[in-house]
Amino acid sequence: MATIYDVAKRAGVSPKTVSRVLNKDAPVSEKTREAVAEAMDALGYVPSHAARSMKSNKSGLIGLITGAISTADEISTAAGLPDLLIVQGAQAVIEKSNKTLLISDTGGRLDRVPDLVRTFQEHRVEGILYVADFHKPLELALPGRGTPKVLVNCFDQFGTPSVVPDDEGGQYALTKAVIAEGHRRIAYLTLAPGQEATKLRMQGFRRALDEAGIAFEPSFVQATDLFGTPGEHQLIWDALDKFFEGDAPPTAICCGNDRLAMAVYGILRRRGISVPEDVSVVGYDDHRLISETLYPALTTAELPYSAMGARAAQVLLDLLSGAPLGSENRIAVRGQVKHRGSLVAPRATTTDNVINLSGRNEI
Amino acid sequence: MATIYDVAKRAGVSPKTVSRVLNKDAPVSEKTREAVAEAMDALGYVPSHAARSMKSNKSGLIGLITGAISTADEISTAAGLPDLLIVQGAQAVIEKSNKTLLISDTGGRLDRVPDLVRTFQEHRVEGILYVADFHKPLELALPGRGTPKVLVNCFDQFGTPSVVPDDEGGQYALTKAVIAEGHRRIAYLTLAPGQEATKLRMQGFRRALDEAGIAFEPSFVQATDLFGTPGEHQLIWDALDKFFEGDAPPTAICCGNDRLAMAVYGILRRRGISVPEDVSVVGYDDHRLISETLYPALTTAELPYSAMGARAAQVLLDLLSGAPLGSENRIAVRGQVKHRGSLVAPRATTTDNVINLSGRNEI
DNA sequence: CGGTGTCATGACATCGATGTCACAAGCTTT
DNA sequence: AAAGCTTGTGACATCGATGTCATGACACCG
Repeated sequence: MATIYDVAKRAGVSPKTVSRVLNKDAPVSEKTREAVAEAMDALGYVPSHAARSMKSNKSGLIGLITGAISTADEISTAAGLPDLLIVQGAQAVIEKSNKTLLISDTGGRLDRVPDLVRTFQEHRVEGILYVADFHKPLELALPGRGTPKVLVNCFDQFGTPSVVPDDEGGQYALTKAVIAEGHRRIAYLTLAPGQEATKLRMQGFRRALDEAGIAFEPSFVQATDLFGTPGEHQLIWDALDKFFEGDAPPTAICCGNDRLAMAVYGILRRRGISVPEDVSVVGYDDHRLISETLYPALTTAELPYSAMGARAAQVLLDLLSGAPLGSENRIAVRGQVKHRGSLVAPRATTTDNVINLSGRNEI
Repeated sequence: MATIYDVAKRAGVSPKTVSRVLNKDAPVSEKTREAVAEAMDALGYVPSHAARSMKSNKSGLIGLITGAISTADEISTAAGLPDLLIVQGAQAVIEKSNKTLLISDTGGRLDRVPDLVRTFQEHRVEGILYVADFHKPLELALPGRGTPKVLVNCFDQFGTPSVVPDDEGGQYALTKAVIAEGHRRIAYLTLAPGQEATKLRMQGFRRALDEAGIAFEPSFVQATDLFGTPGEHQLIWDALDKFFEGDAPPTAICCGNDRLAMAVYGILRRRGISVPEDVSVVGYDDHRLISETLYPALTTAELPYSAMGARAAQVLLDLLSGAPLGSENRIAVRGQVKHRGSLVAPRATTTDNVINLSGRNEI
């Protein structure tokens, strides 16, 4: 690969002058500039980032650690694949700031993080973004002292700045939308109880019920999930059984995520219960591949991954440019409620109808 | 950040000796080694990749260009999001070879490719992988002469080595599986006719029919797709109408991809047609988020993205290590048929039953 | 017309690592 | 015991770019 010396020789000038043409940091006569440009062109010269960053001691690199790429085909986590959108959001912002994103993947193994950080340090990254696959506390202290870091979709106990989804607010707004359609008996198929999102969303769910003066009905809450194992649908059958065994079954079902809602669609129909005529279904995530493709299209709360990635990148860039860290070191990003065909007003709320509905359950 | 000189000073040796400890390329006495190790540790020393690669003229970097990240939430392309799996497959192989992957995203704009390649060249990447979002001819000549390249999920006219899915073979195998269940009237809901995959898969579809002695029925082929627009489901309704308007409707429907199959599930059920009792449905892609979550789970042909990524990375690494390019410069990777609940034997194939089925269509 | 400032340019050192060469000390070989 | 090896180490140049400083050629000022 041609160097600045080759270019200088061909243009009949000193290397320093070539550097000046490249960086426009000192006046160069028009004639010289052209000669240099011609030489660069002819030689296909591209400046070496390595040499530059060695001299300037600035790499222009931002490291991003994720498990998203390697786990993209797994169906084990709450949110599933779309945490890649975080990467996308970050990518867009980083790129606009003329830095380059170095993406590393943990391959699902947390113990590889130190290695990845070390590689980043070899490249002298200016900052690190750590992206978790779903909202959770981070189990390890990130190595790499001195390098600014921002956590995305997770948080730690050391006050590292972090950007997370506003799960409480999202579920609150979604539940409010369900209530606004006239529903009073609302079931909730939650994800694993231990998860951060599950806790927060339950709070949002209950806040919306409280505000509407609806009593919380414990039997209308069941925890389940899909684990990618054969027979997994059975768990959802069982959970739905619980909802529909009483006299007054729910007229709407909130699902812990869109995938769960997708499975619920199929199972409800198999039981002879129509969506949305007999029961409204809403999801969570706005995994558009699912929410927009399902028939009827799914009402859901957006998990604002892309916005979170962008926000985190911006926070990191601000840190790098020396801005002081705001007092709030955990930023919750709010997503929108996407109202689609799966949520409609409940049928006339007469007792007759209710009995009718629960009767169908026998299939 | 500490340098090799700082370490040398602290350990009371020369920088070169520190280098020897780092690279183990010459004997160093045990005592010295320990002193150096202690110094490196105390100073938190990490060697500078920039300085190293400047001297060695080897960057250890592989560039990968994709639109996958930025288009991950779009629902416009045939295969949709899973081309990220290509990135994953490549990542795994690259990493194992101790190189680092530099991932750049086009943001969906092909005209940004030259810029990305230039950035790669500044970093002196040793090779470039170009990943397309679905199987197609590549519309541009990649810049970056002299840098080895491998195309994934696409191909060009210049003989650039490329790795693509075996669409013909995949659809052939899938259709054969459908036939093996006893189906003879098989409809095919294809994607856009112009696409590479559509052409190849139709060939595979017809080959399977031919081998089984089943006459090709043109009215059983309809082209459609989901475009992420409101009302998009109507197109599928219309296509299905065509299939079910005759006396002898299909007992199985092949869909151009899993998303289409997902929509078809909902629409068939709305029309009172059960999957798989009344009609079997198969997809394409094995987009597991869909295929495993749908109820019943979807039979489909795997689009072996991860394997393609891995294969492409391997080809590139081979090229880099000087291996001659095999005579075959377009490698087709075959995916498996995933047999799941949505494909079962057709009902008794009496004429009665057939009429019965088509009758349901009036709903 | 000498002094001062601007323009355009080049020589040289430098960033952090490593390759080359040199060399001293301790060992083997014959 | 002299010659030859091996081991362990350091001085110095080098990779490609850029920062610092110096310099020659003009132009402008009073």
